[in-house]
Parts: sequence; structure tokens; C-alpha cells
Amino acid sequence: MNFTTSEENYIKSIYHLQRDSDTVNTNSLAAEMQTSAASVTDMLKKLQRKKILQYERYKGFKLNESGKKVALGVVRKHRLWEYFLVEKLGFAWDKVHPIAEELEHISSDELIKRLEQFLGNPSFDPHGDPIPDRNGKIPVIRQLNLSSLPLKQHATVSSVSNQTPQMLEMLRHYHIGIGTSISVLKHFEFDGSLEIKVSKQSACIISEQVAKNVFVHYDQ
Amino acid sequence: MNFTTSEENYIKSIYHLQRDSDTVNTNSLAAEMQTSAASVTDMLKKLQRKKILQYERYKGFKLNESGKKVALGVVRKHRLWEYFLVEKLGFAWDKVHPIAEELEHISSDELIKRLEQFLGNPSFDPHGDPIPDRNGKIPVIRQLNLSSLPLKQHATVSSVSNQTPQMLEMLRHYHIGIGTSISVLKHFEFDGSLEIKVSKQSACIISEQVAKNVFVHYDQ
DNA sequence: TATTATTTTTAGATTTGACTAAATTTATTT
DNA sequence: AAATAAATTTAGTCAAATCTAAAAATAATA
Repeated sequence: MNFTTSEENYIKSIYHLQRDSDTVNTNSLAAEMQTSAASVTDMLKKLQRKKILQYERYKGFKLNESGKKVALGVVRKHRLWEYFLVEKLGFAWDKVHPIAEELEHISSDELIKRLEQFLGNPSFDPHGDPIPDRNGKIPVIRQLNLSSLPLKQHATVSSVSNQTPQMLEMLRHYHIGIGTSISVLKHFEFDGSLEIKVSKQSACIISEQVAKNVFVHYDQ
Repeated sequence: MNFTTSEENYIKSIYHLQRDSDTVNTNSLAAEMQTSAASVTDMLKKLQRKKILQYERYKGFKLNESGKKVALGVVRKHRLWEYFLVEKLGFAWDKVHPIAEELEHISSDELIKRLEQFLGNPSFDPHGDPIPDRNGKIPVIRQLNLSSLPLKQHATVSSVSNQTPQMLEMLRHYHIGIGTSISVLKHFEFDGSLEIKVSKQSACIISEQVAKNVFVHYDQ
């Protein structure tokens, strides 16, 4: 089955939303896609006709197994291209999202197969997100939230869950990126902010809001 | 100014047609684009409104200077991607056209700048076609048609002007590709066919029709 | 030069993906 | 439980890109 760029974008958004809450509702998808609820309803009907969506009027919807497969295919392409842009073309990791957003809709399977091989079959993209394999299997990583990291434990940043330009700008300011060495020096109970040490930088304080979006894994 | 994928495809086709005959007519563009004459007329109006086309009803049309610049930008992207697909991903040179046809519409200028650098600023794509630089300048190559090559002169295939799957299949059969060593042993006046020697293959005969589409440059 | 043929354009539809405004259904309060 | 609010869908438009069929302009020919 073939899907348009627009359909693929909806499928991808539904996939991301239904990982948080089992079933998705129209308004949240409209917000995610920055479009109107009416447009979402229109698209839901199309996706239902293509038999990749479980959908009941006024009740909610979710991707079925075929739908999830399609979503994983798009996510896979997106993350492989991001890896290419950063590792081969030297882009900064916070600049590649909009370009990968276009590249992920190039249709050739052979292209993705060869690209993956050329990149050395990476398991994680430059944001630390796992790259599904060609069967849709997602590699797991033992990671925990920076807020949960024991004090003075040395760790390495492995992913960032909020990847808005605003957040990425903030992280760059703190010199925090994927692979950065990091440890927590102090936990302020008042507002949940953390005093942290990043690589060879002097200590600084980040808000709980930022910390909640940074994931790390223990060193060694 | 921004152009849709469809507009870019029309612009590219007009560009190729107007290199052969100064001014282009509706039917030939329709044939090239595999669409109806009516659709072409519709698009011509759009391109005229965007001020990249010289167009007079019923008379003919051609790209103006801005239009040529847009065309060269698309051609440039197409050929850089073809180079990437062959040299980095290991595709056969006769398989990459349809994929580059999609990739050429990815919009990021920064992407193309970095891709070009990553590829080592190549001047010719895997079909031997010149890659325009970022200012639209096209590198020139001293090449001549295989039919005009003096007998027994050693030469190297530099480009192929007809790149239909039918032609490419035929060339593969003869083991002729870009970079192949070749020489002409005999010229049959009867039908213009040529006896040729390709690399280490034994001599064979190709039709005038094939020979006319193969371009070479002298060795050394 | 008329007539016929060809080329090109216009007119009117269709599909996709979007929109606004109104109607309908479901959820929440008083 | 009735009224109000929120969420969702439907109805009607719109723009882009295509189509077919018919009309208009140009070219070719008898």
C-alpha cells in the first residue's frame, strides 16, 4: 500500500501520541499537526478506508498493526537520515529535524537498505532515539531521567524527549548534547531544579522542566 | 521564490527542451511530461505569473534568465544526488534516475552545500553529465560522438545522451558504461553501424542509433 | 484561397488536503 | 436532570494539479 506525504505525517503523529495515551483524540492530533479538527476528521476517514486505523466516531482512534508498521517505517527513515546528516554531512544535531522531515518521504526501499548499510547499521539517531530495524523492531536502551540520577553519579546523555527549537537552543547554551558527560551535584527541593556539572564546564543550575526531558545512562 | 515539486518538474523539462530548439511548444512539453496539452497550458500560466517564463498564446514559450537559474538549481541537485547514490551507496548508474527524481525536490540549500562538499565537489555525474556549480556555471568537457571517433583511436566513454531504461539495458549488454575504454575498428557505410572494441571484451557491432547516443573523450 | 488538419487554449469536472461555520454528540456543571 | 461547555463531525468552499471535451487559433493542403 502507498501513502501520500500528508498521510504519512498523520500516521507518524498518531503513532507518537498513542504511545503516551492508548487511544488518541481528534483535538490533540489537530494540535500536534498544527491544523484544524475538521481536517483531522477528514484524514481519519481516509486512513480508515485504507484499513490502518481503528476508529469510532466521537470515541477516539488508534493505529492497528498495519498502521504501526507504516509508522515505524517512516520513523526509521527519519532517524537514518538524521544520522546521515549529522555523522556524514556534519550538521549540528539540533538542525537536522526539518530536513529529515522531508527526506523521510522518499519512497525507495532499496535506498534505505543501502543508506543503513552505508551508515554502519546504527541503532540510535543523533538525538539518542532508537532506530527501528527493517522489521520494525526497536532497540532498547537502559536509560533514566536526569532527575532520577543519584547525586555525583557520572553518566552520559543518551536522549532528549522534547526536541523543540526552544529546548534545543537551551541545551546548546548549557553545552548539553547526546554523548555529553554529566552528573548531578545538588537537588533543590523548592522547585525541583538541579545543580549539575557538564563535562569540563563549571557547575550550573537547570530547571526541573529541562531536567525532565534529558535522559542519561550510567557510565561504563 | 518557492516552487512546488510539480512546477520544478515542468521547469526542468522546459529547460532540457529549449536547449535543442530555441523555443518550446505545448505538445512537445506534454509528451515529455507524459501529460495532456491542457495541463501544460494551465502550468504555463502559473509559471508566467511567477515571471520565469516568456510566453505568448499559441506561439511558444521559453524560460527567461530567472527560470534558467531555477532549472539549473534542480539539475544541480539531481546530479549531485545521483553521484551520491552511485559513489557512496553503490547503486548501479542506470538505477539511480528515479530516486534522484524525488531527492532533487528536497528544499534545503544548506543540505546541498554540505552534500557537494562531502562528495568532493564533483564536476560530472555518473552518467557523465556536468554538474552546475552553485552559481549555475556548467563545467565543459571536450567530448565527441562515438560515430565521429577516428578508427582505432583509444577513448573513454564520458556520457550517454539517451538514458531510457531500454537504452541503458542495451548498453549494459554491451558492457558499455561511463569510464569504459572503447575504440572503433570499422565503420559500415551501409547502415552506419560500427564494429567496436570495449575494454577486454571481444569485438562487437552496434547500430548507428546506439552510437549516436554515446559520447567519449580521447585517452590521456 | 478555401478547406482540412493540427495545435493550443478554454470550459467544466475531479481529487487531495486544507479551511470556516454550523450541527451534532459527549462531557461537565449547576 | 436540565443546561452549559467541550469535543467532534458534517457541510460547504477553496486552491493545486490533473483530466476530457469542445472551441479557437494557426498551419498545411487541395
